[in-house]
Amino acid sequence: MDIPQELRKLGLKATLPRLRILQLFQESKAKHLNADDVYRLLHDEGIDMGLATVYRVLMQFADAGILIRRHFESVASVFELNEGGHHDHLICTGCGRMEEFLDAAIELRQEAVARERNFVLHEHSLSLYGLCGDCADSVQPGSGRRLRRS
Amino acid sequence: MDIPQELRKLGLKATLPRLRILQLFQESKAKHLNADDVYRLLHDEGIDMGLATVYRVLMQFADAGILIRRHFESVASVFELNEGGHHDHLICTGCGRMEEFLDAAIELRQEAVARERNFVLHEHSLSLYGLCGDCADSVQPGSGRRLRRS
DNA sequence: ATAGGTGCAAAAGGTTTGCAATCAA
DNA sequence: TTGATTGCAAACCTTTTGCACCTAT
Repeated sequence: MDIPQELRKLGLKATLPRLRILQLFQESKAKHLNADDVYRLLHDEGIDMGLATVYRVLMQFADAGILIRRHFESVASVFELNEGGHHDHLICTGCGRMEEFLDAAIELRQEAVARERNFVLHEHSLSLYGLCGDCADSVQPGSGRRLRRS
Repeated sequence: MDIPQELRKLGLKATLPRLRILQLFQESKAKHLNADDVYRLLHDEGIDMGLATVYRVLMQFADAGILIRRHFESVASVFELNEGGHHDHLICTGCGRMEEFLDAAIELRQEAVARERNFVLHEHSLSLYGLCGDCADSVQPGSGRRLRRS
């Protein structure tokens, strides 16, 4: 089905800001964008939309399940397209690279932990931080010294 | 050893704000406090210290390893005493109650996931969100309805 | 036509910083 | 004494909100 119609089904009018933001997430190389990224990228395309609108649309999309809002260590929250499958993140603190993963054993143990403590689990957030192969290699070899965090 | 001396060993002068904040974390019932909590609790004790100082001290303590800074879903970051053992959190979205847990299997799998992707792991953050027994019980029984998040 | 959406500017949290005054060592 | 630390106020950054104008349906 076409996008405008899908938006309407969610009770959202198919306005230009909404269509452009959705398109950005669908086409952008970076899967994770914060409000300012979106604002800036659209401006670079010559689309002049207010930051407040970006925030409003991102929230509406997150509420509607089109986007997922994530809270990593950074101050600003980032959004990514909700493509259905749940996943967690592995983040390189050197270059910012982000990989997704899903580990069945971890998912099962999370359920078990919650059950043992009599909790009904609704969601979870798991982020692993470290250095990717490339960044680990750029550490001064031989010395114990470590590159400062970038 | 006494606290003032330990602070000095870390290169921090044993000032009143520092001593009071440390004492607060050691004696407070709530293990997780944000900057504003600390500021408010100390003011309630009649200690009149600036919010900026609270922030500075919390950061210094976190850098020194005395405190751990956590980023949960809420906007403000919270701090807890670093008592050595790593642990993750199980948080009730109904009443805010927080339980700590450590699951060996999860820890191992995290290492494995990182290894498979050629990452050197430095840290991770795992938070489980759900309803604790008490809050789950307060859901309208019989109906499928769920209590709104408080 | 009109309910919903937008831009702008202002406000609202949370956090950081510059600076002169103060304090621990 | 002297460099570290503090309080205050102002600045910053991210996010939210009020309001008059605009637009998709």
